[in-house]
Amino acid sequence: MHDVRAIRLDPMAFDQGMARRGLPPVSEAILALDHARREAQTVLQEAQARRKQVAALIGKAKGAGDAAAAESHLAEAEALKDVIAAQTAAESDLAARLNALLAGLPNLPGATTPDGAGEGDNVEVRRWGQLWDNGPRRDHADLGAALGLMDFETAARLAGSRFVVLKGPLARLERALGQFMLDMQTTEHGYTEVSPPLLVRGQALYGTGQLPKFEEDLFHTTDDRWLIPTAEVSLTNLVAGELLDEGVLPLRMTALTPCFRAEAGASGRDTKGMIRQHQFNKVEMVSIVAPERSDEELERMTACAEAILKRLELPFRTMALCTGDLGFSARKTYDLEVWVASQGAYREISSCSNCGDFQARRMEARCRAPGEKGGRFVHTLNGSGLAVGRALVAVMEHYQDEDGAIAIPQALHAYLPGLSRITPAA
RNA sequence: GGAGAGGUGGCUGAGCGGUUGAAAGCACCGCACUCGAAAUGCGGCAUACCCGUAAGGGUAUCGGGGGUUCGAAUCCCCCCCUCUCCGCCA
Repeated sequence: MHDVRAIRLDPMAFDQGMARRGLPPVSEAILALDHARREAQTVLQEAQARRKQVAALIGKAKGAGDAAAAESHLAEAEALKDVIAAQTAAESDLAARLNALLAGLPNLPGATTPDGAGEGDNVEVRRWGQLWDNGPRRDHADLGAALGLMDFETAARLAGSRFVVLKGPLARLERALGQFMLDMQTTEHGYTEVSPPLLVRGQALYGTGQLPKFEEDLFHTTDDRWLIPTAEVSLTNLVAGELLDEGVLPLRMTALTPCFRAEAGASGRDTKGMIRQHQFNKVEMVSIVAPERSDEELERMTACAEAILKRLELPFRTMALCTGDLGFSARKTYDLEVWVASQGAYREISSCSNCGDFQARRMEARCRAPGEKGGRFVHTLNGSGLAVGRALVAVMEHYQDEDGAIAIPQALHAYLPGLSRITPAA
């Protein structure tokens, strides 16, 4: 959510920010609504002030037992009633329209976010790891099917397309990956483990920015709840409506949860394999920080995600998303892209974003230093650390051998006692 | 799911149709006392928005939304949440 006063103060800067995202200027429409709303509010408030005075006079007169005096004010009070009703309706209509307009606008890109039109303009920040170059690599779906441990057909019978059934050691490997990531974030990176709700109210999704604009990407339940598309929603909304003592910041939280995405509009993309599913597991990191700390926190968080890939010895590159590829709530984002051998391409496995005060405004999440008056909106960050399903894909493809067996990364040995390779016989 | 009790400022907690944005306590800030601290005393201390260059003025907010009334924290309706008991259940 944007601060109207900031837009009022510098509409050009706002339009320029939107333009960097490839969006048309809107400040004029916003300010017109804002102006009309304030005018309506002023008129309303004057009427309310008068009503208050008159009501007090009536109360005073009645208290004094002067029925005639009370009666003399009633006519004006009656008249004010209609004025106030009409003016309230006008004001709230304008406020609702202004709010709807603002709620649908994405965050302004940060100063250090590179400009660009789309994915192709993202900027590589760094690259890590050696790409193997010893012949063609089979993709994880073929490997999994050959092992008899990854079954898309049965999953489709149960649930439809974009679901998978993992079995035996492969299911165990997936579980180990999640555990490993979660343990690293909690024991090495200082994140507090949280086990949050997977179903949330619309309010929570509004807070993080998925609603109202991206309803079609979400699963909605019959009792008007929503399946979380990421634990970012649950974790970030933990501080919704809170006034936090600045001493408790930064709050760093992590969770391993299933994520549910309708993937509307993605038909035809990544239809094979586990890259794009309706349900997948992910370890999420969320940081709640004081406003002046969010830039450094983004670097830190990104490093926490990178550390997982390094430990798994999976080659990756870190991309700074350009303005055209930036998510709705983010002002700056780093994507981690892991090497997917079968595709000969880097694919997103983590996305770490600084949302500034954008989500905090929607959630009403503030902080304040002891003795300070009022409060400031906190800054919120979220990042995957990492997407477990895609990590499984990367491990399978990276650690396969010519016989179709999968070696277990060193980092996971402690989590998989007795399992050093997944072989077709297994 | 059924029955009941509640949701008031950063926290605890009074108020239960009129001058109550809201008693009191705690916390916090300032001042006094003190070598200093504690204790004590005095004072201050909600948020959002609107008008105003400012000083200042105004409006709204007592879980959320409607309603009754000249006037609602107080009355009515709907919703959300918490607690107690019963039922059901991994």
